[in-house]
Amino acid sequence: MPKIGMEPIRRKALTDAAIEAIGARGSIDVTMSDIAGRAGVSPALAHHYFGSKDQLIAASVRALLSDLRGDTVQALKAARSNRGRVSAIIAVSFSDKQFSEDVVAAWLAFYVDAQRATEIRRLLSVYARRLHSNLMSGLTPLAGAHEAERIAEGAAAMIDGLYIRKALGTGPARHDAVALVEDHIETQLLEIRGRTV
Amino acid sequence: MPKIGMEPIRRKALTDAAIEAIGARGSIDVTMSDIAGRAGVSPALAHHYFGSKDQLIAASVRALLSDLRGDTVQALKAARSNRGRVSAIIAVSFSDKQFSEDVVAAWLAFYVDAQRATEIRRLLSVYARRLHSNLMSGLTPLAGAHEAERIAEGAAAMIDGLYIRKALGTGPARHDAVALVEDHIETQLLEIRGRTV
DNA sequence: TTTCATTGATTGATCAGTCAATCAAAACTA
DNA sequence: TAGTTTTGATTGACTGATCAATCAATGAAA
Repeated sequence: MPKIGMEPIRRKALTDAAIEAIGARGSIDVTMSDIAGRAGVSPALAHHYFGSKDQLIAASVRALLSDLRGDTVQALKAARSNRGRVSAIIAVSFSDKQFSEDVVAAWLAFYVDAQRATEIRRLLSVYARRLHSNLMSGLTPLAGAHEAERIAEGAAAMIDGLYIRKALGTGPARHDAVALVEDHIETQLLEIRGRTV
Repeated sequence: MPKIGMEPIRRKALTDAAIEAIGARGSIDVTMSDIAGRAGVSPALAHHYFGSKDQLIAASVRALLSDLRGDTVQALKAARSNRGRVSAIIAVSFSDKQFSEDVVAAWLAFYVDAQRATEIRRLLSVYARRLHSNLMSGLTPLAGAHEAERIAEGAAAMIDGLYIRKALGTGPARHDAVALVEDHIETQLLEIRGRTV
């Protein structure tokens, strides 16, 4: 077994296991032992590679963000218009992968952990800024910078709120969640066009 | 000191202290010792009155809910129209008391704890249903049951999302938060009226 | 003297983190 | 090639700290 080059494999297995464990329990209150067990290694090895539980968790948040970023880049590439770009971002946020029970629960747990761990807070505010800027790039040409700001802010809040509700088990199904955000944006754009015509 | 009738006083002091402690740390990961200390009593007394940490936390959630309900009832009493009732609910959600740093952080912490503790989950879904029904009672006469449902769902999600963002430190100020939700509702109502005329 | 309020001291369990030891592949040497 | 050394991977066993929960004891009003 002790072959060379295990490090990247174990690191990935451990961050995956951490997201899985945190998602399943719905809080960062999981033991290193639980995480390591899911990854098929001993707790000592998790410490060996990550140094501390905090660092393992930070790495897991980075993995989640990186995955979301990848999906978003992919979706934006396929979009053919400004309006399409906005819809693409929404679609990714509520895709089967990103809007799954476990991933949503993990996000919520990380939000709470951000109150305590500055590195997590920093990472999550990167996500918030990126979501905002992605929405703005599609909305600004359609509504002007000022109105776009307002619409993006409302849409982003609505997306976060739908995530919370998903985690709690209340809240609409995936399909209806997309419809709510799309409808918010569409109605806002309609109103602006109506006002200027 | 050992006078009779201390129980209700201590219970309130302890639930208040729990909300304060949880709000300050931003998670239910606070010790009984910390809570009891803030309430000016020993940890043993907290156990004496509540039996367990879980029960103290559940009582604290009930206190928070009860406070919010009181404010809402009060605000609804003063409202003079359906539209006014909707605005009253929003105003309460973002009042200085309910939208304070600590209270918002406590809410978020309780949401996460709901994943683990069924009683907390039950209490929070009571809140979600009450918010929904309050919004519906104002919106249904204005937009019909079907459209009101959609608007209320979007508004509720947006409110929750703005709470998360408040907790994370990103997100708009209190005044802008109100404006976003009001604008969402107003624009939706406008669009419906425009459609039917 | 009964009853309620209160706490110090203690227990038992849980966990993050450490460390020395083991093992086997890989690299080196003659 | 065969033997030797180095190096990375891995873990069992342990430690120290933290904390919820318990309980017997104290004290003072009723």
